[in-house]
Amino acid sequence: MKARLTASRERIVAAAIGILAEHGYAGCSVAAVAERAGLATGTVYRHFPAKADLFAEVFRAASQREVDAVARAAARESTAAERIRAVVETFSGRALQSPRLAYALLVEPVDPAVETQRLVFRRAHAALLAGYIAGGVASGELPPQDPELASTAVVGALAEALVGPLAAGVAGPDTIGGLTTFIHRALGVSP
Amino acid sequence: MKARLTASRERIVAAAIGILAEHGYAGCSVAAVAERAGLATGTVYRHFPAKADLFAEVFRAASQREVDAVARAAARESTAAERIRAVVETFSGRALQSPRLAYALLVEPVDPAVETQRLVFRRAHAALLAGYIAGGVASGELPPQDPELASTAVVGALAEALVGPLAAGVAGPDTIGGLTTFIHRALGVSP
DNA sequence: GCAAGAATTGAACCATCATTCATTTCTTAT
DNA sequence: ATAAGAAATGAATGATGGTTCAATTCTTGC
Repeated sequence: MKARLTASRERIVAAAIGILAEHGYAGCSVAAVAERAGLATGTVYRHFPAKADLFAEVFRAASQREVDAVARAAARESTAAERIRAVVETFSGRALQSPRLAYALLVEPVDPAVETQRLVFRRAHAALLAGYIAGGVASGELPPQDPELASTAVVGALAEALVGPLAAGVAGPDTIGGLTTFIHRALGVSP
Repeated sequence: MKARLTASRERIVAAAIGILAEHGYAGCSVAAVAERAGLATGTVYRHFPAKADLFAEVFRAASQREVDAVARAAARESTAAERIRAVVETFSGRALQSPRLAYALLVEPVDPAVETQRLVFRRAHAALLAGYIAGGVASGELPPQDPELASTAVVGALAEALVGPLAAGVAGPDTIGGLTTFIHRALGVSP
């Protein structure tokens, strides 16, 4: 049955995301993914030509979910400053909620083929932000600046501040507030 | 001879840094390192108990060199704003000079044991910056803020803006100037 | 019911490297 | 000069984990 096939494929992707969120990429052997999906190892290869292709899709799917959540939150706001705040808070809140997944999506070592997808993830967030920044610059709400560079730097700052601590220290109580101030200032939001 | 031994050890580390700067961590098989050092594979294990130990030292050495360069540049300045500018410019200039090495030190996938050293590298930079920021806050040159959080975010912003482009776009002509402005504003340096 | 064909299984295969170690080569003290 | 010991060699070993495939189980149309 056609539906059965699609269901299997989706179970595989879901299983991979689950393991990613619990044990990180390191725990994602094909055997582990298959077992969690309730399938045999070989079956994975009926749906994906190689592990890299599976994880390209896994990263794509998980990333899309994150970017969508951020975009949805930002869409509710009307000024550039508010949209940027929404981006920072949503991104940070979700990262702190699922730190293992955030770590996997943002910085955990993966093989080079998958690395490409990660780039896409970071760039998708940056592109979203770049749009808001460009809008703010155009309306005069923000000072002139290169929205590409600024948005890239913001994504880097968020990733480092939120995920770096996973291995080293810990996120403090006002991490999100501090980051919001930092980024508002960096982009020239007037106080 | 004692000197001969030390020389070998240093040649191994130097060879590893060389390959790191040319082909990244992926090219750093023990065999490749040994060949470049003009030694047999097995000899590496007379100097280091395991590959992870070798690369812990490699990362430590390469990182120290970077942090020292940044610290030296900052030490020449006297205000917090100038020191921060020196940090950003030195860090960025060096990263753009040796992009492959910067990528390896900052973000390239490495095995978990080595990952720890990378953390140390990023934290060493952050700690340096945190000191300057704290000084600026104490003297009233900068507004009150958490120097730890701010310095971590700055390192993340720099890394992302400088090394992300390695795989995606390219650093533009005024990347360093733009980053300096971004970070000065973020930390509240008065214009 | 029952073939024909698709889907699934999971044990075997293979490639990649880190690691080891029996052998050889070099140092040095007598 | 030479023997004892240290250092270096590099082919063999072993572990990991992605990938394959012959055998088996399930679906479906007649």
